[in-house]
Amino acid sequence: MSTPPNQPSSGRASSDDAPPFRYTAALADQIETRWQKHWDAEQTFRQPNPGEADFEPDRPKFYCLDMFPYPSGAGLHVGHPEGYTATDIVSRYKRMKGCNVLHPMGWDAFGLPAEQYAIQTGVHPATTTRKSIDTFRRQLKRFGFSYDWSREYGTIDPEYYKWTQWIFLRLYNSWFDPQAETPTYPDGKTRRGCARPIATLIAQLESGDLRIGLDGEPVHVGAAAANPLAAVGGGAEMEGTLRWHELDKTRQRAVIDNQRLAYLDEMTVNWCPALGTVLANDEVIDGKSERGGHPVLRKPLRQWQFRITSYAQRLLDDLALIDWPASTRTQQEEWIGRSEGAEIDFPIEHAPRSLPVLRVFTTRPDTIFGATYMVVAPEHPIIEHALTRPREELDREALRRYVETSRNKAEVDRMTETREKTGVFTGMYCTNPATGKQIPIWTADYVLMGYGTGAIMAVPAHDERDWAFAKAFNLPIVEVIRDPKGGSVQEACFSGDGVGVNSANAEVSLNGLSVERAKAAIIAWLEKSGLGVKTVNYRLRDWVFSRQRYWGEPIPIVFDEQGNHYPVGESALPVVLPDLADYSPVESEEPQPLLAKATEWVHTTAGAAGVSADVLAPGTQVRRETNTMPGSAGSSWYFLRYCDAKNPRRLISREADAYWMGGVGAPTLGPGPGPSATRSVAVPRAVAGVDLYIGGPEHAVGHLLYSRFWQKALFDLGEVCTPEPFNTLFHQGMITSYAYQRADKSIVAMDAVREEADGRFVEIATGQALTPVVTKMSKRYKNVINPDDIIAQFGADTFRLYEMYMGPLEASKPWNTKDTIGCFRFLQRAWRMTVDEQTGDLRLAASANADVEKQLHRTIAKVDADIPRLAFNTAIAAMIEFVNAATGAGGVTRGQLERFALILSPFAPHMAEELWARLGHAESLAFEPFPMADPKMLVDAEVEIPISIQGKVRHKVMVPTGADKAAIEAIAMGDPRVKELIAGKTVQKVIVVPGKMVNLVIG
RNA sequence: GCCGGUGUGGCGGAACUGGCAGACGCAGCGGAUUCAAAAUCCGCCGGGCUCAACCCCCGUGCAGGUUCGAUUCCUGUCACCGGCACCA
Repeated sequence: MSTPPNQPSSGRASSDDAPPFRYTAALADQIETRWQKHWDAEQTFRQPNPGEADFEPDRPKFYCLDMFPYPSGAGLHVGHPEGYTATDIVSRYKRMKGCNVLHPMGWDAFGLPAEQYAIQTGVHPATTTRKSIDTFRRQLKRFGFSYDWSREYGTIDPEYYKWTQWIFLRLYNSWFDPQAETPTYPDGKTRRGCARPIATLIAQLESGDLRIGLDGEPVHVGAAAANPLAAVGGGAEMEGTLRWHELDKTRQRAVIDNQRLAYLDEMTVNWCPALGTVLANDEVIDGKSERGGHPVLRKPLRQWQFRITSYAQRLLDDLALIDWPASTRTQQEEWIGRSEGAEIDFPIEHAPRSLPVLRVFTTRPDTIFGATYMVVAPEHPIIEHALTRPREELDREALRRYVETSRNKAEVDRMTETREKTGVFTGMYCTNPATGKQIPIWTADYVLMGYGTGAIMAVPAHDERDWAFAKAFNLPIVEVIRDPKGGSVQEACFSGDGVGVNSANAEVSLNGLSVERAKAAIIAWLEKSGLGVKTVNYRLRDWVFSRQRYWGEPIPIVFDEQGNHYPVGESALPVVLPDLADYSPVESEEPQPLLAKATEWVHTTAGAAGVSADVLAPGTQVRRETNTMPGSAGSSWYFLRYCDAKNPRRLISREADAYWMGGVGAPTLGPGPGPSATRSVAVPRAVAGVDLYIGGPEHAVGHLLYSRFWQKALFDLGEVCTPEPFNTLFHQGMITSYAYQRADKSIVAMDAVREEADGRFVEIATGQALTPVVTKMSKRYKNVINPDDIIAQFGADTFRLYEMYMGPLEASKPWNTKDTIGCFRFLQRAWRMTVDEQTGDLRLAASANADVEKQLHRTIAKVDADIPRLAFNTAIAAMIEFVNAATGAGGVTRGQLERFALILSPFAPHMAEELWARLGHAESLAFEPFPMADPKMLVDAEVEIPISIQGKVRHKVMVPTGADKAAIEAIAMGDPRVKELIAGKTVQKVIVVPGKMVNLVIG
């Protein structure tokens, strides 16, 4: 049993000569810290798991999650508590509604800033990170958030990243079988295309169900006949394929490694030898590092990647199952970038044996008769061939130079340059299979190796980019789609819908067909002739997972002397990140991960590294993988670990997963039309997962896509029970701030600004007039608000109320400290209404005022309706109105204060607990039932409705509640003022909306 | 350029499915209380007309449209914010 906290000692809490029990910042601080200690000591918000003694199985579950923070040295900013307060309100509300609430917090703690700090100072990143975590934890506790701190962990804890590494190994040991069925989704159906253990791939290859295609990909024996391209260049049906036993060990290994969901492949990176680090594209400016201006080289690097592209279709389809903001869904759809079209082979003249055809992807196969040249990316393999087989008409030097520069600037600078088309002729030709004509092959950097096949058929008449290119290099433009408006393709390209012209050969004609019908016709012909197939292409690329950093999870892989890779055995996990003597980067022409400095750790034996003896003899000399995982590794599954944070045997127990992540039918956020279109409308609950996930919209693709991918892979492999991690997602808006500009646009710090009586802003030092502008909070604009300062000034309850009262949760809103006083005054008035400021005793009305009682019911109903739709600003406004009205009417009774304290508690929990305790309750109110509004108290006997004439309000009348149309019309038409207004006019029509309004249409 | 979002008093915002525009808060103005101030309490607070009130007129970025009726729906347009970057 808990005891109510001590009464404040008289006088100490008051400032100046204020009464001793006035709700001042000092008293707020005293109340708040006392309750925070109480909650900590009593473990009020510890949520037991199924199987624990005090678990209550009859309650429904609610998993309410924040995006966990990266603990930076700077501490919390005011943006963090916005989303955290919102989830805290919902969590507290759901507890009062009888739910078991999982509301956890932890730390996304691997990352670059700590590493860079270590490079500068030599302090171990763990030291700085642990210190930042302590600061964050202390700050978060000061807000009174009802987290279950017993589940706290950081992604840097070896007990946590052990499982991050374990997931890596699970994906490493799996492949994506396009033929396999998934486990059953919560909707009772399965999906085709599923991750399976790599052993199933080997088994199918050994049995002969799968053979190896020309490109090294496994081919289904049944599928090969249906895929004409599989046989291209090889003659008859299965002749291009090989049986498993026809391959030597090395080739077998290559085939397998090439199918793993985690695989090694070469990627071009921006390596800066001087900084000894790989740079992101936006850290490179004009081929120089943003930091220091050192030269940057583009180097191929073997990096681990995840085969997220295998999941493209399911990631797209399953968006329909989840309750997410439409804008986020759209962003993911566009990121995945599905497009339908065809792959078509253009035979190459004087082709090398290894490359008989130039394969292109196009979304407009219907324009093939207008393809007058080809363009390949500068990285395309055919370039090598073109360079080694010089032809007289080829300017080899120009080609070599062009390819060199394009490769080096790739992506980084392409976008900063003008869109002028550049390119070079390769000296090679191929045949347009539709026209039979010979057409030239060019290379240009507007074709990207990473999309489609890295080659296009150029149809200048009907594609903007091809048109501009053709104009620049004087290539022929042939119209094959007639513009209904009659424009000429020589003047401008036409990419709209029209009918086919000039599009026929001996076997097929597209003339006269619409674009849609022409596509179908040409694809049918291509497939019949073995020249092409209908395909779907995705923009999504695989997820590069290697970082050449120190402060990340080690990748649990070793290499033998031949460079083959082997997994560390699960029993040897975690592979603990070794300490380094110094963190300065390795200056080198060749990319060197920082971890390579831990030489003793790197060079070991298979046995010592924990590689299973079945895989590699224990005495074998091996070299550990020295790349580490990216920051997004730990955050891609952290929501699972909260469910069972200390489990040493599994990443999450089956029971905890089934309860917190499964549990279809558990209450999610209630229905209820939101005030804005971005607010999710309740959809039928199609998948389980987190019931409410709140975080910033900047994670719309990265984190939220990677998490979905891992969840699906783990689901396919039977490790977790649901295919989508987050059922309901919500993005809070950014909290901006005012910055003050001088006439010359320079910025004046916030505290050097004075507001004049007339509302103008001036610089205190000079009296110069300033213009306020709303911007992101940043040091640069000198407008950062520190939450600690606000709490010191008003207390955490006021801070929480103010951030929720500023406006809709999803909107970006400017912080205005002077507005916080309004929320502070509200709490002060509520306190003064019920607590004697001199004695601290409760001061309650003996009997209930009927109007106050009625308004209390309405306030309860409003708050009860607004919390589930996350409309906290209007809920708070209703509570303010209640306190104002009750104060004016002589206060509230004990029963009324109890209910008011309960509805206030999700928003301002400290004051609510304090009032509750003063009412004589020994237990926290956190698990009290949320008060119920009596529906009878929500309606009046009479309502006032407006009477408008021609749509303009002219008068108002009282009508009985529930009166029907005829009765209302009679009251309206009988009203003397209405008679006066319509005197001498004919009423043509009377529109009555019962309970709402009357409109008279007069002639 | 493309995609997404937002435009309502001096400021933050409210208005649920088309039905009284401006709830609530800040700032401001007036009054009560006070020796005075702070705090508190009460009242006013979009613009025009008016000594004032009533009445009336205008008003949700701008221009049109649909409707008995539009902040809400449609078309066009402007401004600001965020994201993407030649995706065949």
